[in-house]
Amino acid sequence: MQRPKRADARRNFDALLAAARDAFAADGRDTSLEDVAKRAGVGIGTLYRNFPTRDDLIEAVYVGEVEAMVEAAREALTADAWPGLVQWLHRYVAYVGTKKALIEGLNRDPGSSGVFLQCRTLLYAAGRPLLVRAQAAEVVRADVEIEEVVRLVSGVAGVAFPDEAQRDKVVDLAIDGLRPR
Amino acid sequence: MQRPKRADARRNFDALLAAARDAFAADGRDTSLEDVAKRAGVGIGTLYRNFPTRDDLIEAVYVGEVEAMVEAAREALTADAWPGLVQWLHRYVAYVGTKKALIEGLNRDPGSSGVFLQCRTLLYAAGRPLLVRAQAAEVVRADVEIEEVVRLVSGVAGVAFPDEAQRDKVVDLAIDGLRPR
DNA sequence: GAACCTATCGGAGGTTGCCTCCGCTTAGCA
DNA sequence: TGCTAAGCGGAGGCAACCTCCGATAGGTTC
Repeated sequence: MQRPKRADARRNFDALLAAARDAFAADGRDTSLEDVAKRAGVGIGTLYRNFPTRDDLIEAVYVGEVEAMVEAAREALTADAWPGLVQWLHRYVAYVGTKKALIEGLNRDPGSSGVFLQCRTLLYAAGRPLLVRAQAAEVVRADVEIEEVVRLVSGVAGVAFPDEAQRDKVVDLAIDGLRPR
Repeated sequence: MQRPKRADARRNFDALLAAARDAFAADGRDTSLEDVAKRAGVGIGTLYRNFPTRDDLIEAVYVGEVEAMVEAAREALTADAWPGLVQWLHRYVAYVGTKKALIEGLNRDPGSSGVFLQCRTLLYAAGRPLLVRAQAAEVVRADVEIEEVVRLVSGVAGVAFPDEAQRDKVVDLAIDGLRPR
């Protein structure tokens, strides 16, 4: 994209993003896209021009939120190695667990699909220093990769729990498997 | 249902179940029901008469499969406590990981929904003896419930992995968290 | 500030899937 | 062989998906 977007184009893009954020939060991933366009006050054609697939829209909505996780990882680096990692993983599950559309997207496809690739890449890059540091401190087994750790907790994040306490307990169980023997 | 079904009714019911089994395995829970009916060689009306909702059909398809897990649990009781539990959980993940529609159904709703309740109940009942035995042998921490264990591995089962080896490794990580410290 | 050009809009419309309803078919029985 | 109701199955109304292209209007140039 060389020249800047036209004013109306940018306006519509932003309106669509905002409308989609509301809609996904309210109805989950299966929201009607026609409805999103209507909420945004644009035609359905405009929606599809900006976001050719449903996943493109979901990704656009949540990329910003993933960046919050990246920021959280930076913060967690100020804590000690083990608590820092644990804190970040818990925060990840809590945060992403409320964004059904996002977690469903992340858990889908083996990864080569490209659509959620950016989200995954950002997450891995953010979490890796936390993991490496914990491994250097020998509080996490040396033979795990960040991809595996994120998949582990992503799985748990994708499950519906009766309440938060139960979810946290299961996350703790999962994380416990990371410690060295 | 007092009197037995008519012969054509039973035939169609079975054909629908078989067709649905294939379709769900191939496309997950979003398969077209019209397509299922076509594969089964019956009208769409017949499908809806037998299975008023999509979840009714999914449940009917998989209740039999869940029973296979119950049987597997009985077998696993003949092995030693820890390997028996590990073996069953791995088998669960491998088995259920190929039934996308089932795992999506099990991971959805907090459980009160009633549709997949029977599946969950059967699974918990089957796995509990394995867990209790392992706890008695002090190879699994005493403070976990079977519901938590199944949720933990169900989560992992719901994630898409590039290959089986990676999935198994993550399952092992998860299971490792169950051991006492 | 008018006129032009093209990026962008937006909805009509073809397609597909959902689910219901009801006239037709046929299994089971005497 | 004929009766009857259990069961069939697809037509049809509706909703969402996605594409396509004539209409519109932002930005630029003089």
